[in-house]
Amino acid sequence: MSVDPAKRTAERPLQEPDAQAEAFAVVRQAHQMETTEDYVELIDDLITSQGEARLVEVAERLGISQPSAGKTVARLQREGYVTSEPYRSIFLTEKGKKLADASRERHDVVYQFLLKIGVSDTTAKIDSEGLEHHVSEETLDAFRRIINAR
Amino acid sequence: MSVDPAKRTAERPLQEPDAQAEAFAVVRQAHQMETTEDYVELIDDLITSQGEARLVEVAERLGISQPSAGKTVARLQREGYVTSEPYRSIFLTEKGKKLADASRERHDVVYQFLLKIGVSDTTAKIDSEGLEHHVSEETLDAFRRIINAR
DNA sequence: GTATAAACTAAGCCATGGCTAAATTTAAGA
DNA sequence: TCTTAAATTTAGCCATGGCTTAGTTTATAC
Repeated sequence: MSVDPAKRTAERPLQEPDAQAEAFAVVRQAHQMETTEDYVELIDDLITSQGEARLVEVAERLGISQPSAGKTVARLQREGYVTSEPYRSIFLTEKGKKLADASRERHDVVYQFLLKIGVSDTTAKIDSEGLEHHVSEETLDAFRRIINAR
Repeated sequence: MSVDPAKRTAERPLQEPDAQAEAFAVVRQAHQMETTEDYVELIDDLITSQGEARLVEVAERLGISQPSAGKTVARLQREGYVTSEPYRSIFLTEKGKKLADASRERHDVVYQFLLKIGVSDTTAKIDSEGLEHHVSEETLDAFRRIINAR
């Protein structure tokens, strides 16, 4: 599968600069949404399964400090994804709920896909967390086809 | 494929907090390496195909300003991935070359895999750029199996 | 050989998202 | 009720990686 370094130039010529720049721009943009998606997805999961989303739990599950989580939640509030009053739990806005649902859908497809192609459950959980933000609709469709196959 | 929201709780219970935190930690760590990998991979490609890697070209292909690219190249130098003297072109150290080769290998596998499952070339190029940093060895092996199948 | 353009560096701005330490508020228990 | 513990916020630190504007160096072309 590996590409012979000596043949690399011929087999994998440089892309057009703009096309390449565009690909990196897409990644950077996805990047900006990653944190937002992870938070709303997690907050939604917490509300569903525990009745409410407390900052302390969000922080614990993200594996970061409470102040760090709080800072990002403040940004999410500024941007209209969540609401919360001081010292109270966190709620999703319509916008936040929509994003959470879409993210979870994507996350689930990636997770199921990984399982389908023989990846272990543990790895599927870890990898899907990272991959979900970088999968286009077209690729997602390809994943769905494979999940549904046979 | 989509999961009925009403059944979500039962079908997709919360993970253990530590396991979930660990997955996010993996993503954050991958994140830290992303920029580094993109740069060394690009620098290696430029050296191979054009004889040298100039900052102006790196910046253009990443779609960012020259000073921004310069700042990151300075970090890469600090961390031992590249060398370069003022106003001169950029070279990879052993460490940088190794990382570039590994990154390209991974990148290629993801790209070939996407093509194999029916994703268009354009999308495969874009998505592989984002996905390559979040694919574990185990998943990569699954991808390789599929590329080699039939 | 010198003028000019291109490449690069320097300085300083910004937002994000980590952190710790300390203050505040809320909730719980005695 | 009152004390205390837990949750949250505030303040301030740091690195990364974007940006612009302005200065410096190098290379080109005349």
